[in-house]
Formats: sequence, C-alpha cells, structure tokens
Amino acid sequence: MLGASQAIEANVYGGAHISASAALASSEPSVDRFERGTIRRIEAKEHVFCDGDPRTHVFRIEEGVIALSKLLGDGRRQIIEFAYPGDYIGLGTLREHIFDAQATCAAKVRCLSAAALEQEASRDAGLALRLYKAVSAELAATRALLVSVGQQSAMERLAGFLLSLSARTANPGDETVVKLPMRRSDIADLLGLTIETVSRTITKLRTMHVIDVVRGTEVHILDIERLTELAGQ
Amino acid sequence: MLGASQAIEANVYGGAHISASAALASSEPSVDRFERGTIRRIEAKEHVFCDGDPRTHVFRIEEGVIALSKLLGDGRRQIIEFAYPGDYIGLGTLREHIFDAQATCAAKVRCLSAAALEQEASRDAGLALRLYKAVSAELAATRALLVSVGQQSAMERLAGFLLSLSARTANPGDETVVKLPMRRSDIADLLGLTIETVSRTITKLRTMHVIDVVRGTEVHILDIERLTELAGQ
DNA sequence: CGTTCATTTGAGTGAAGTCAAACCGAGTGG
DNA sequence: CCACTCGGTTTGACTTCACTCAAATGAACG
Repeated sequence: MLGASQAIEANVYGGAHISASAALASSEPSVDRFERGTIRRIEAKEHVFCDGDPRTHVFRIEEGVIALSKLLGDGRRQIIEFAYPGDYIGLGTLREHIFDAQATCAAKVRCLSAAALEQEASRDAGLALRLYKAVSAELAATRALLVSVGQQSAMERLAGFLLSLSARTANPGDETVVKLPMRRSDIADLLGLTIETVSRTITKLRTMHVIDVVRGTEVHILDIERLTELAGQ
Repeated sequence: MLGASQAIEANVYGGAHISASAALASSEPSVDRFERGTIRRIEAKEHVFCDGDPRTHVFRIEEGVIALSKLLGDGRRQIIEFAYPGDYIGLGTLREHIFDAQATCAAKVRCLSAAALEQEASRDAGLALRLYKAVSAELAATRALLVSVGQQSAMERLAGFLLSLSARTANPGDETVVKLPMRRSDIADLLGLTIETVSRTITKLRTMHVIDVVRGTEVHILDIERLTELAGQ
C-alpha cells in the first residue's frame, strides 16, 4: 500500500526502542501541503516543546534526535522514545502536550500546524488513515520498550537497544557501526536504569569483545550473533 | 467533537495502567455496521487470540477483562494492558498479532472484521479519524504505564494501579470499592514485579490502613489521599 | 593549562527477586 | 458434613542485581 508502510513494519518487527512513525509522508499533493512547514533549528538539550504546552504543532524530525520524556516531580525521568529523522512527534488528540520533547544533540525539525492537519484529516480519509498507521506503529514500538523495561535485565535491555539502534540508523550494508547521538543519561532514562549501570554494562560488553566503543559515542558491533543472544527474545 | 473523546481524555489524564480506547463507538449508521459482529464467550484464562495469529478480527470487550500480553521464551510475561468493557483490542496495521490476548476472568467480546473495518476506513474519514483517536488514547495509556514501570518503586506502581482501576471501574459516586478481576500474577506481570512483591505490598497497604481487602479480590480504599501520595506524581 | 561536563570505576547498600513452606477458600466426593 | 485436593495467596529466609555515594579519569574547549 503506502510506500512508508514497509519501513514501519520492519521497525515494529525489529522490536524497536525508538520511534517508528514514518507513515505520514505521501506523494499526494493534498498531503504535501503539510510537509511544507518552516524549519526550526534546535540546540542540543533545547526543548521543542514542554509538558503542559498547548499542542499547536506537529513536528517532523529533519536532522538529529529528539527525546520524548516525562519528568517526575523529584527529578526522575522516563524517556518514551528517541525520534529520528523522518519521525513525527506531537501527534495525538490532546489539547496539551503531556511530555517534554528535548534534543539530545543539535537538530532540525519541520513545524506543521496541528489544527490544519486535523482539519484536513477530517475530510481526507487517506490522510486520517496514515495518521492511524503512524500512531499504531508508535504504539507497537512503545509496547516493545515496555516489555523490555518491565521484564529484562540490564544486559538484555542494553543489547536490545543497541540492536534496535543498529537496525534503525546504521548505514544499510554495514550494520556494525552505530552512532550514539545521546548521553549515557538519556540511554539510562530510556531503559529505566542508572547512568552507572549503563556504563558498567557497556564496559562488560567491551571486555566480552561483543562491541568496541570509539570516543564514547560510536559503537562497533563485533559479534552481532552474541549480542542478539544477550538481548534475549 | 465526538461523544467518546471526553471519556478518552479523562482516562489519559488519569494516568491509566489500563486501556483507554473507547473512541470507535458512533451513532453514524455507516459505522454501526461494525458494531454488529457476533458475540463470543471467553472462559477465564482462554485466549481471544495468540501471538502470531493472523489479525482477522478486531474485538470489542462486552464483559469481563482481557489481558494483552507478550510472552518471552523463558516464561517471563509482560502484560501491556487490561482491556475493559468498551475497549477495543486488535487494532493496528500489522497482518499478524504480536501479542497474546487472554481473559483474566469469564468474558464476552464482539468480533468485528478487521478487513472490512480497514476498507471502510479508507473511504470514511470520520471512521479513520476515530481509529486514529482510539489508538492515540491507547498510546498515551501505554506511555503512562511505561513511566510507572521504568521509574517507580513497587509501592508507587501498585498505588497508581489501584487508583487507575478505581477511576476506571468503580461505581461513579463510590470510588472506594475496587474489584480485582485478575490474579496477583496478572497484576505482577502488568507492573513488572513478582507475585510475592505484589502480595507484600498489598499487605503493607493493609497494615497502614490505607486499603482493606475482602476475600482477596475486592479492595476498599480507606484513605484515598494517602494512596495518592504513595502513588507519587 | 585549567575548567567543565561526561563517563568510568569502586565500595557498600538496599529493594525486589528467588526459593520454600504455610495458609486459605472453593469445590468435590466419600 | 467432613476430609481432601487444588489453585491461588501470603509469609519467611536468604540472595542478588541494580542503585547510591564517592572518587578518578577522560574529552572538549576557551
């Protein structure tokens, strides 16, 4: 059906710890309109929007990574997903955002009017259906993360995270080099662990010669089979 | 806008640990067609569908509770949501189910053709938009559960769960009596805990005189303020 | 070269897990 | 009506994985 739907299914089956909503793009002119919003540049750690802000826009990531997260009163934070280029954030039906969206590194996003999008979708079944599929894919990815956080050990979570990153962002053809465009604290808050546990687990994977880490931000997967085993099912 | 949307928002803001997708019902005749599927009776512990089954139907819960869960190879299980009467399960775009749906107690579901639903939605923007909103509400609920499982202590998770159950299922007017139509193991698998921890935590709440438990399955909330505090933010 | 921020490593603690046994209520059949 | 079973729950004793606190190391930058 849609050109994008295959990419979505691939993501979902990959058991993603990251967003999987790339279904809105379309070649129809009636939709392209929403692809023409202004570009906004975001600094590392800058917010795209905050918990409680009115939901005026939907954003498509053009460059960089945006972390969607919930901050609890005492400083604990859960990251819900990392949104990569092609992903949309801010979809939904609520009038206000209920999460923070913060860049983990310098990024660019395209701003699309939420009201215009919703209005057009109420007339255009094709667009509404793409919205449905985009959110469904995101739901599947969030459920996969929930399974990981609820049931798996630190090692399983981290191995699974690296594999999902690899499947999602590595150059096609070379799945062994994975860039980590976020701090350890972001990974920790995604996986429901602490910075120290993430660091120790990465170290363990290095001493096992399953991965190699270059300058802290680039992971080379040396033994993808072993890594897959370590990720559990 | 839609009559159901208010119910959805109430659920989402309630920080639900349970499903929140009651957006499909409509008074339009073109949609009512999908509300006329056959009723299927489900025994306690019986499956509505299994992980891997072709996704031929969407189901609306009419009675009882259905647990959506993922089973890992070694027996660990994560429950994704409890679906209550009015909720839909089996929505999405994948050709196969990727979760188990199992009754926690005797239940009835209405079976609706997934193909017919999707086909109708590709013509009817209103239906497609309702699908979008239903899945969006479910996404918000799943995210809330992820935050709880990823960041909160056993006590916080259980207190939050009891409150969300109370908001969702207690008789309007008396939010203090909550029926638990599932085993301790189901609660444990939803919250990412063990049976023993769930049991111990319930016992602690009882000795604190925050709740009272009748015959193991009926919780009386004695001090809802204290319970709310214990649930954290 | 010093400052700052992020990461790693170490030592000790604790919340939740495991294993095991006791308890309880609902059926069932003698 | 009681004894027995059976699934589910509770409680107890002990263990462990991940957390906390603290210090050392490393990388980036003016």
